[in-house]
Amino acid sequence: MTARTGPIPSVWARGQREPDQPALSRAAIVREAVAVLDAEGIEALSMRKLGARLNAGATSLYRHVATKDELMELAVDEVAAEIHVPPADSPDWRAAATEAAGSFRATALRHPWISSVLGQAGLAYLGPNLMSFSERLAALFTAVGFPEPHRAIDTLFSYVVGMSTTEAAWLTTVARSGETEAAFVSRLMPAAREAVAGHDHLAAAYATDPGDPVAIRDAKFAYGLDVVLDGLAMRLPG
Amino acid sequence: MTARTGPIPSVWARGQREPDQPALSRAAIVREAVAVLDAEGIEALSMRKLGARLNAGATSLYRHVATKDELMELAVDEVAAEIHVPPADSPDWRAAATEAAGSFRATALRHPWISSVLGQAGLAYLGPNLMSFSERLAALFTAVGFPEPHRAIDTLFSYVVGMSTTEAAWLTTVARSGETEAAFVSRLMPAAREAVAGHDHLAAAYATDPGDPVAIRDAKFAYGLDVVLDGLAMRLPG
DNA sequence: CCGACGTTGCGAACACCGTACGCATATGGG
DNA sequence: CCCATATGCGTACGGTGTTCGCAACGTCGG
Repeated sequence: MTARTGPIPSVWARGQREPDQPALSRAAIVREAVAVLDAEGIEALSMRKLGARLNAGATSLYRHVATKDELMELAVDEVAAEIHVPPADSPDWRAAATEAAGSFRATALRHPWISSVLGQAGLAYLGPNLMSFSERLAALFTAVGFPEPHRAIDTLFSYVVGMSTTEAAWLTTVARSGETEAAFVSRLMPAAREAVAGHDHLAAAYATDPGDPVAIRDAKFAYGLDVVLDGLAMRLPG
Repeated sequence: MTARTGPIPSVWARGQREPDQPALSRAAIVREAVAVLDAEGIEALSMRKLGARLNAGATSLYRHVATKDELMELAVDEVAAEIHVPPADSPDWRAAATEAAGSFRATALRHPWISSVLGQAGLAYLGPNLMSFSERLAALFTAVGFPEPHRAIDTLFSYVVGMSTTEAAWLTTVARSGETEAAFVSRLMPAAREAVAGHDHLAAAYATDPGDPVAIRDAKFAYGLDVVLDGLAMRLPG
């Protein structure tokens, strides 16, 4: 009948809820989930921990979210709102495409856990933010004059997704080590050198000093992006 | 989480001895793990089930494999052996690159679980098969005459990885439904149409009858691959 | 004002999971 | 033959996602 451990629930203490700590809602749950994912990574997100963060029991979340997978889908769509796509009437289409691609990459690197989710679910999600992202892209590439705009979009964003998820996964590994990227790289070098031994072309690439990892990644992404845009430009009529 | 000092230990550095044919060996474990992953997907692979399949207890596997993550790394390298890269002296470099890209994609679609692993770990793995895959690519693109061969490789395979992992994730979702791809698509259509409502450019793309899904995916991959190769061709001297 | 009802929170429980530990057994070298 | 080492594995610990049934609550018809 009465609880045996913990404070005895009192009628007087039970009355009101904090107004600034709002009731459990789907939006609040998704927001907090994204916060946990960003701060501690995908393997740290459990329903129990998320419930505790919201001053709620673990199973209470299931009143607002059907399953953890659904929650992840909602989290992805939440983050998709951050991706910026220039308007369709942008004067310079290459600059516009570069902006959209860069915005996608920046979002992926800000929330590296999406690479895990994308690997498991692909782009089959139908959330409103992802849809409007796709719509803006379609509008842009159609206005540019591509005869098959969705083909061009798929090509461009396959590259962007491939590069971004690889980078995000790498950054996740680095983050898990608790070190800076440069420190982690130098600690990984012995194993890498051994693995590369006997492979002449790879060894050559590993011979030169790498330099600032962030600048290298930025340059690598920009290079590939230019390659893809060059290839796409050839498909433009005129 | 915990930062450590000293070189990062690599799975590949640790020795393994190879007696005649014991029931339990690292090779046998990895082979069986790949079989389970192919047949039942990544979420169906547990150490207990894998042990049972090998007529062994779950914890016996830990005599040959340090952790499940390490086992996944070994599994990835195992299937990496299937990827074919033409020799460096191939006469037609575009055909050679197309062959390598297609072989990667085919391997990814044969083992769709790798997209999940790639999303979590990226390409930081240093297994011998992955290394020799990279080495062959480097040899090919160097022989072709690319001034920055690893840049070209990174660009091409970012596209290939992005497209392949998206496809693999999609096929995983389809497989989980137990239906054919066409049946699953048609069952998904109502939700897709609703999500697309109000987005004119997307709705237009959804209006036409899709046709055979396999042929569509093949054509999409080939289109993007040609785009990337066109962009790369512009970087070739001469 | 009050009672019925749909909604929400939640504690307990279930069936798993990865894996650390310690003990039993098998094997091979001196 | 004996001992050292390698290998198998039963048990257990601390987690996981999720189901279920019950209690408390807000709302609204009467």
